[in-house]
Amino acid sequence: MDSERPKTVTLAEVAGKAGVSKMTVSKVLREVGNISQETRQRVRQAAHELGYLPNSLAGTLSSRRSRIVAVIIPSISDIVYAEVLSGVNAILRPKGFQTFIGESQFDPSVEVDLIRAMLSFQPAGLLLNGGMARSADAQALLARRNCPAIQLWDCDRHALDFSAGPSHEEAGRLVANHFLDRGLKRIAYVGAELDKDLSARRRHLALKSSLAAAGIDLVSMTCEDRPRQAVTGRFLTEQLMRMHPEIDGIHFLNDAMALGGLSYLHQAGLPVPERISVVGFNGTSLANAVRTRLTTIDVPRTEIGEKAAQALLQMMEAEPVPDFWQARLELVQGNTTLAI
Amino acid sequence: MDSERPKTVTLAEVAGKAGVSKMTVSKVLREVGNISQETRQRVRQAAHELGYLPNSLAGTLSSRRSRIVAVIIPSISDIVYAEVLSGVNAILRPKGFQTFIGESQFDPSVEVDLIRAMLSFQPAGLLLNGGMARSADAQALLARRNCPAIQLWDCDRHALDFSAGPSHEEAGRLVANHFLDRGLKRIAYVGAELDKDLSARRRHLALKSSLAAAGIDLVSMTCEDRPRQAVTGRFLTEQLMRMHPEIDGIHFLNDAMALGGLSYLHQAGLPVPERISVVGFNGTSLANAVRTRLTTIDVPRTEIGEKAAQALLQMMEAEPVPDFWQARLELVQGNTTLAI
DNA sequence: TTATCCAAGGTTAGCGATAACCTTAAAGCT
DNA sequence: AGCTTTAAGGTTATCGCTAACCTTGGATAA
Repeated sequence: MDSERPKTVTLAEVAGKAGVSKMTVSKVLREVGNISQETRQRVRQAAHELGYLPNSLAGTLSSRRSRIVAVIIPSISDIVYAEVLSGVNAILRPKGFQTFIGESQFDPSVEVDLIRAMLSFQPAGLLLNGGMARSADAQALLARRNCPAIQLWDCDRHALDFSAGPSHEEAGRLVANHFLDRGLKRIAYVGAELDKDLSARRRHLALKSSLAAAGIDLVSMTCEDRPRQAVTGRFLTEQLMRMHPEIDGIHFLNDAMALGGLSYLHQAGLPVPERISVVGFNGTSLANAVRTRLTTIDVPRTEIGEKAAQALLQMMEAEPVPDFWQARLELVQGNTTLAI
Repeated sequence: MDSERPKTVTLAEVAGKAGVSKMTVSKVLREVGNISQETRQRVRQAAHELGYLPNSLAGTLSSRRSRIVAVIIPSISDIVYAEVLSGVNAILRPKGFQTFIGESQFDPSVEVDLIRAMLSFQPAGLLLNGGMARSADAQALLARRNCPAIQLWDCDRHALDFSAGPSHEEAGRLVANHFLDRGLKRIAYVGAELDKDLSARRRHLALKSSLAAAGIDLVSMTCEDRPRQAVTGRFLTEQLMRMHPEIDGIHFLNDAMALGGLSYLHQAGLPVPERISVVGFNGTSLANAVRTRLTTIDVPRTEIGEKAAQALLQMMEAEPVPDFWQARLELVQGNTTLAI
């Protein structure tokens, strides 16, 4: 590699060129203090000519104020979390904050490492996904943080300074009511990797107990070692319908699994929703679907990120914020045109 | 907001508690230098009891060596770039590097801002997406960097220290050969937002010129103001087939658009591949498809990220690396079962 | 006239760590 | 015994920047 890297230009060099002190340059570039127009001009000119680039590490170290916001999500390539992240970025970037992203892969031990690494960069705020078990080490680290921390994606429990997300318990109840309103009585749940995902588990439990209150026993078909994707949804639905052919309503962990399930039901000649009712979760299928429209619970993913980011900005200004923001959920009725 | 944040614990405090100097603590925690077993033990104990958390900013500033790698991709919520990023993370995280992610949204001016912001954190390396026009400001900034820089996703041009990605020109030729092998002569290209995406443009041009060499004039149906999604693919395919009903082969910008196109062709009663041949790009549809299998060019997205990260590690060790790594592309034949 | 104020900019002392070098006492060598 | 070596740890001087305070000369007020 070209070992001939350019020397880094510091404030002192700009100061030398402009004939002023380092401090003056610092003030001009940050637009604080009283500096005359001519001097500002001269300093800016010098900085530009030298190609000066500030060193944010030094700045943060010195001022003890950073513009880094650390975000830890379970997976970057899961569109759901990626969209929450987009919402966060959309609010923070225009305010000059940089987001620092970590991917925990739903692994609590990776999450601890990430929290430690993130905190060591002195972030101005920390955004964590709510849907995971937090290890004792993680709790201890969080207790020692000196920045606000926000929980994303789950507002059923408030362990941190603020939570933004749906109530997964409400989601479970919404689905239960949907089935009950349609007079269904043989209801099943299909999901995967529930051991990793507390939020999904909460939906499952809420569905189960809401149905139990109506005297209905939920059938659950789940597995822990397959991905939460369409193929798994298809596979589990096939198993489910073999073992329980009487089922007339299925709630899936997410939309991808629901589409897989739909595919099997279609092939098996079980019309949706006439013979069997299907409900997904997330609303991801809505934007991409061309003709198939799945019944699903639409979650405002981008808005969750935005609300979390806004709350963070307020907390950094020491403005009061409520404990949480609860995303409103919407059960969107689908159609059943089954082609792409 | 609990305003009662814990005071941060520094090396000096750990040193005080352990009865040694700051330097000794620093050496123990970094596992360098000659420190006796008993002292190490005492220092570790003190650090643990105080809940010491190193300040990476100070460490980096002082040592002039950072463990931050900056990555700028066009979009976080586009699965293609997200998977490249996952590959990068998979290699770098175990080596103790943190990735710093920026989303340029295909906007060159956002990209410049991001490069500036990233460089101000003194990263150990910079990964940039290759498929965008680089502004003059960005070039100037890059010229002043003092870390290795790698281009992702495109290895047709090598502006930086290393490139990892497919040759988009080869991709275009592959598609052309596929059509020619099948004896097709009325060929079209469907895409969107080509003004933003140099890589897609390269594929388009390569397809066009390969066909021209065979005496075939490519019909292009593109627009700049709609998203590169299924709906747009469907819409443009409908337009295309109205204006050019003779078309018998279509290459789409990506798989999502191709699925949209497939949906229209199916509805219009044009069987694929008998009446008309369709080819997508990326291979994203392969993993998620349950029954529809689109013919597409599969790109090893995760591997691209891994290769880029490995090259970066090598460059940081001052080991020699080649100029680029070219991802092998595979044209995967689909089937046409059209349901989900 | 003299005290006061303010615009414009400079000085000093860190922020929390590490590189590079220095010290010391005990052990080893001839 | 006298010299070298080494293990174990300490000192000093930054890294690049900013907070907090200080200086100065002219304008303004009393």
